[in-house]
Amino acid sequence: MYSIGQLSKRTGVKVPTIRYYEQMGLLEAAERSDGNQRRYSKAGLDRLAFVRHSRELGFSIDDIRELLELSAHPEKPCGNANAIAVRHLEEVQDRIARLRRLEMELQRISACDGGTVADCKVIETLADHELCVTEH
Amino acid sequence: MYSIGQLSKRTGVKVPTIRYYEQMGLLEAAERSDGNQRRYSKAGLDRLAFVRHSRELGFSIDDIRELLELSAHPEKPCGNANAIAVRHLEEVQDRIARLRRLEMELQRISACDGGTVADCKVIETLADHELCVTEH
DNA sequence: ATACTTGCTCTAGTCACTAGAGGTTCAACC
DNA sequence: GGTTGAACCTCTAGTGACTAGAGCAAGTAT
Repeated sequence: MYSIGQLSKRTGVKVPTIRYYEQMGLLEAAERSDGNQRRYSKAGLDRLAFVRHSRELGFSIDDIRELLELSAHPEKPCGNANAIAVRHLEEVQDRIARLRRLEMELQRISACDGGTVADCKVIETLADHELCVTEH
Repeated sequence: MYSIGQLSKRTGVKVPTIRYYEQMGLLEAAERSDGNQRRYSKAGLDRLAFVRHSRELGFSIDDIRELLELSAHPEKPCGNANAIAVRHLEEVQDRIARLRRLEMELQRISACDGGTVADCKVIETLADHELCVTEH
């Protein structure tokens, strides 16, 4: 049996975040001690690790709820889990593409020679979208 | 003179967002018509364009406040503007790097063969961080 | 018994908006 | 000049995924 603090140390998830996950329905309501403190079993630890890992991979709370539901039914077809992952992958690829265009633009405009604001490329470019080389 | 709706159409910034920017101090409080509606000059339009463009490039509201302050003083050295841009560029590059690792992982785990959850790579990988090939 | 840490609930704050309620003003047409 | 209907106003609350703080209770070590 772990206290919430021990669970936090073992998973690297902060204590208030664990309580938040419980509130969001990602973790089952934990058993309680006589003094009303949360007590977790190994199963609780595993579940939190699953949630944490999913969050690290950028899945939303709603996605994780669904993935947890699926993982509780190993006999079902896994099409949904895959669909969630693929959809998320596409979002990630999209974000990367946009960030790379942004990176180019920032790289270009921050090559400033240290003069005054009057001839600063950063300010100038922000004021006039036409100066951009990529569309965004 | 533009109404808030005309400003919105010209800049592509939604009406409530314009009011929000004013509240955040990015836009000066606009002049008002007899009936208390906002009226904008060309200067207001330019300023909103600057804000919009900065947001598109991912600068925070606080960053933009500072950039606007700088752009109002063209005689000052532009070191700060450049520092803001460079810092932001680094953040962007960092986000790209993390997303790319994430992309690799998602690509790997979503190559699932359509069986049951029991042998689904997505679920399996989420449950066990050890199965990951990149650190995150 | 006494500290001291850890835990509890509840509320509110973060960021950059977005949505909605409930009411007012503007512009155009007849 | 009157009437419609779109656009405007303010204010409050919601989003996602937490984070911070208040004020108190429980657990633990000495």
